[in-house]
Amino acid sequence: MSVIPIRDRKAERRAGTRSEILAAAWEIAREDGLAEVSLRAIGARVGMRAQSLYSYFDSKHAIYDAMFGEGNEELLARMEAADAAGGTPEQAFRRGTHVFVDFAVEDPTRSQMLFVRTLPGFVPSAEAYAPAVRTLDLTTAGLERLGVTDPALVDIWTALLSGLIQQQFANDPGGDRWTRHVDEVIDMFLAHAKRRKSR
Amino acid sequence: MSVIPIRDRKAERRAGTRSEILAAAWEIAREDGLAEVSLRAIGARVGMRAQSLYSYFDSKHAIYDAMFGEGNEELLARMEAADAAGGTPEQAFRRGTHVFVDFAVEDPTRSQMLFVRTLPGFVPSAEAYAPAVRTLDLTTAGLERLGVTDPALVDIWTALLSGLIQQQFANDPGGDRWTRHVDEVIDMFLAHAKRRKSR
DNA sequence: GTCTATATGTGGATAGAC
DNA sequence: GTCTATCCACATATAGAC
Repeated sequence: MSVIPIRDRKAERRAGTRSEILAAAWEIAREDGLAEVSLRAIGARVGMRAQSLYSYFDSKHAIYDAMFGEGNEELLARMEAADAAGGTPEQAFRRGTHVFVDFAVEDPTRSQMLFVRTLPGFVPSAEAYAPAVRTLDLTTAGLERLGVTDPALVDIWTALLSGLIQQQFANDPGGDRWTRHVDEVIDMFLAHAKRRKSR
Repeated sequence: MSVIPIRDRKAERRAGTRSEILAAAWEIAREDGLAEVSLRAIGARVGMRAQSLYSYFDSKHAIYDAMFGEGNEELLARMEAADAAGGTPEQAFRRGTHVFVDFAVEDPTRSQMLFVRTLPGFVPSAEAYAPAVRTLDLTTAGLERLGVTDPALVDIWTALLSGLIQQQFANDPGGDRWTRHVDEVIDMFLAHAKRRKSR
């Protein structure tokens, strides 16, 4: 007859090692690029043989998937916090936009994983993707509160934002040549939406 | 004493084979993805062993570089043709924009190579990059004729365009959910530039 | 849970015969 | 110029001992 322990030390240890493995994977990705993340490299960093990682993850893609999910959850958490901070709809929208851009710019590797998705053969699972859907919902809800409901305008808005971020990464990594125009781009977009409505 | 031939048949043959190799590489890239382009795969397609390709290109990167150069030259040729077609500055600008967007959308693989640049370790040579610089010059010249000279606006414009194209590829490949808004985005941008100038 | 050993596959590149 | 043979490095993944 087994005694049920207050804490499941074994499970805790396991979860801890899983976190370590993911942290190592992020380190490698940031230092050497996403393509350089290999089981060997991860193993070397956590002090294990590559093969032993299979005790924690079913495959390399499972590691990618966990990274993808982690990143999206972090973004969602920040977007929800920004959303809950109050103010006028426009203030909230501007704040949310800045939170998003800051998140994207602060970790190019993470952005590449979440937004560009260049990993050959990797398709995120539905669970890992779920927070991304919620984040987009927050954005469309924010636009709706500003009276922007036309799907065409929502698409244009996502294009504006992703364009700024993409150009920033591609042509001025680490700088702010494009992202410093966020507020001007918001102005431009809102003026357009307003003008369009009054027609 | 050697006779100088009218035509250099040997050089012509060599150039022909080089073209064949590049064509095969493009085919593989379009069918299976840019990452699947390997010397073995190219060799199989042109009826050679992979090793024999070294008689035509110094390395795999040299093949990438030639592809990159080809793509940029094709784009530049189209942009120059659009530029030479006359009309008002605004007509020319709109036409050039459509030519660019069409070019980007018609071959996602080529766009990935030219604009996203996800190939690990590949850095284009200065020669291969030169036409890209000229293309950008054409764009800024077109904006200048419209009275748009502020570098900030030029950057915003490039972000708008790349954002539309990126979203198109990422979320509606093969469709036109984003690119159909090109003219509206041009309107929005030009209105913003005008309003900004009148301040 | 971690190891050694191994299977199996990919890739780029070089040497030398013909 | 093309071939065979070979090297080398790297990858994911499995089997089985401890």
